[in-house]
Amino acid sequence: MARGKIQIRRIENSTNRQVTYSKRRSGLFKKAHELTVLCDAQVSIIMFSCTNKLHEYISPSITTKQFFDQYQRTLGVDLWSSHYEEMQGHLKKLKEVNRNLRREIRQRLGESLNDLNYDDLRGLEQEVDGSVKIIRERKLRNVEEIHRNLLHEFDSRDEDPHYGLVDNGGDYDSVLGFPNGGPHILALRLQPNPPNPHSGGSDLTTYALLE
Amino acid sequence: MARGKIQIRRIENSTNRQVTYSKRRSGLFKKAHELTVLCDAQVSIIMFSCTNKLHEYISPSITTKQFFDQYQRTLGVDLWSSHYEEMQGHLKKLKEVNRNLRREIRQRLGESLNDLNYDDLRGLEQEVDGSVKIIRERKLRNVEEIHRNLLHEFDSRDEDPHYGLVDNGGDYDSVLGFPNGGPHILALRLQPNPPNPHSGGSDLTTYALLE
DNA sequence: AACTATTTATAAGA
DNA sequence: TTCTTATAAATAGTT
Repeated sequence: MARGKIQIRRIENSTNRQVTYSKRRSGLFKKAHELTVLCDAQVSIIMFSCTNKLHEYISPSITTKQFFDQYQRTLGVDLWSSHYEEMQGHLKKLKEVNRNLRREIRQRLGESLNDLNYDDLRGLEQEVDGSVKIIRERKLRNVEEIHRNLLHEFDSRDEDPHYGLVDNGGDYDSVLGFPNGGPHILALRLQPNPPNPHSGGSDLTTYALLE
Repeated sequence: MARGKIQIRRIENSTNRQVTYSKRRSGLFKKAHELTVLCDAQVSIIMFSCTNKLHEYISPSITTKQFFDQYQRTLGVDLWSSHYEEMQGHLKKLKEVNRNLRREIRQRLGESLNDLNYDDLRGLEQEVDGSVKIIRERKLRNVEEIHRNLLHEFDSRDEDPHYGLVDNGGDYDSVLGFPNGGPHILALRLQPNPPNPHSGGSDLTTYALLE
């Protein structure tokens, strides 16, 4: 548009293209700003160069987010609904799974058995019966181990008169005691994984929140 | 810029403003298109007039959604993060909770007991022991009920020679049989709630997918 | 919407 | 990159 007319087609020389991009970009943004002021309009320009560099103009007194929101509101569409819906579906599935898992636990606790027929009850009984045997056996192995450790400790502390069995009696009790809120939160209490650092609450609060 | 210079300030006469908006808008879009072609760039212009009319230019071969996605990717931000972060956190919590629930179930089955100390094992044993008693008692009541029902059925079908005990022998067996995949999916099999219609898979696939 | 006198944008060169 | 400048293009005010 000066020193000779040009055809509107891709500039093959990459340096020229870059220069023209830069010049015309600033011209475009200047025009956009004049339009904003003269006509009291709101303009958003986003552009990517052929090398994927991003440049943006947006009228003052509005953010890009507000702009997009208004765009979607005006168009009556939600460009991100598919993304959003996917997440909601995922969430719904997880809640369902969560509900089922809790139901299973309740049934293993002997609650909510009304929905089970004879087969289910018989299978459940067999399973829980098997479980109790495994757990009992493990408990016994565990208590044997504790005793072994205590004997070992006793042997080694024989050499140090400051540590006697009497001093550690309290600790021993607390090891064998049944400290807190009971078996219902067993797995949760025992869960070694730390909770999501982004989330404030414990799993127990999450239980309540997500029901 | 012609027939006299103008100041870049809001045009007070609304007709003039409207005319200028229209003229300059087409000028802007023309420039944007030239830039697109000359420099092989991608340009998106969205504008709202002072009467909130929407006008848009976008380079061919790209959609507005793609444009926004690329914009966000390039900027490394998610303008909708506030929207999504909440859901993401929610999803993460639910997964965590589900993991814990499944762990609890495994422990009630006598698996994954290594993380439990003596107290935990003792509590778990007591609980599962209690559960098995409840379930056994319920099973017995259930079988009594089945017998009562059968007797009742037998009595009523006495009047209809087409239905005899022998005809229903198979059914009776299947009622008492232990049909399918076993107790591990007990609660899931029994869950009366239909799965999310948006999701193709069953809870079992969901289990796998979400683990 | 068309016209046109001017202003503005800018292509090519430095 | 930035400046220069001849020229093309855009457009304000008018019709």
